[in-house]
Amino acid sequence: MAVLKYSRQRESIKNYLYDREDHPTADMVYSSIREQFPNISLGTVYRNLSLLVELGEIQKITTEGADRFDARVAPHSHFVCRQCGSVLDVMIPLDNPAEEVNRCWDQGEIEECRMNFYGICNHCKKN
Amino acid sequence: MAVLKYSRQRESIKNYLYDREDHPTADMVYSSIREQFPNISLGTVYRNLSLLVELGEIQKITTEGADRFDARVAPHSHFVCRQCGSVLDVMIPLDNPAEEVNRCWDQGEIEECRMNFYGICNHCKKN
DNA sequence: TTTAATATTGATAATTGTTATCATAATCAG
DNA sequence: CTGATTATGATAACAATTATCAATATTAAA
Repeated sequence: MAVLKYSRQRESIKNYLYDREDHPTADMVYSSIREQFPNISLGTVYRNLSLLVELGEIQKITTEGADRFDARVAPHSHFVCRQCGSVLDVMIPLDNPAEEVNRCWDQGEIEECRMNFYGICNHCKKN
Repeated sequence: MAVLKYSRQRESIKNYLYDREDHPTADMVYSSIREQFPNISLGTVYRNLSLLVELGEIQKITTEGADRFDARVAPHSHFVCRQCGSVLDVMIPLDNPAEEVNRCWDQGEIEECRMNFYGICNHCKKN
């Protein structure tokens, strides 16, 4: 896979993610893309998602259950609902403790800090 | 499963975790406990680990790959090596932004913040 | 100490999420 | 166009985890 070639499927997956505020799983992407490409394979979706992650065009969010994908690459945090598992963006600017911790931490080199907030989302709190 | 009954296997799993500084996966727990209980089943390990998590006696750490288990329940952060996947405790006290974010955040109620630091551990940096 | 109720186990099957394989189709430089 | 190579769809394989269930262990009460 030396040279990257265009593919309509990959383009569609990318566009789908860019239009989304939520953080769909591979399976959710698959279901939606299938409306446009009825024959697309789930493997193709997984393949392109990890390719896009490698290219830095999207990011993968690992939580309980299936991985989720986020086209917003700029650093931000996530809120995970403990009830329904939905993941929401936390766009509030928070200072990144990575550099600070790097000063007192001697067991490795920290490159990035990821914060996850856990709780109950408004929708679940109602029920 | 209304009333909890004692089990030697569960006790052993718990003790094993309490003695550990690292954060073994279910499979690593299984391999070790098998020295004491050669007939223990992997299902029993999984069952007891999730039970202990429910009881709040241990915590589950979800990262890439298999989940890991940590007997240290007091709040602290983790460092994840992007090369070898090992997980280390970051015991440096950091202020928890959960309450602060709760004030400006209106899409749910935040109960907890978990910070993960990603980078390369000393062992991998050498190679 | 026995008994009866029920929680736990070990063995194993089933599920879920993801990756690998491979023949065919699409892309694209020359 | 054509040839070289990448991407696809179909499907098998895989890894992590959960579910099922008959047999066993635990425990409260007789």
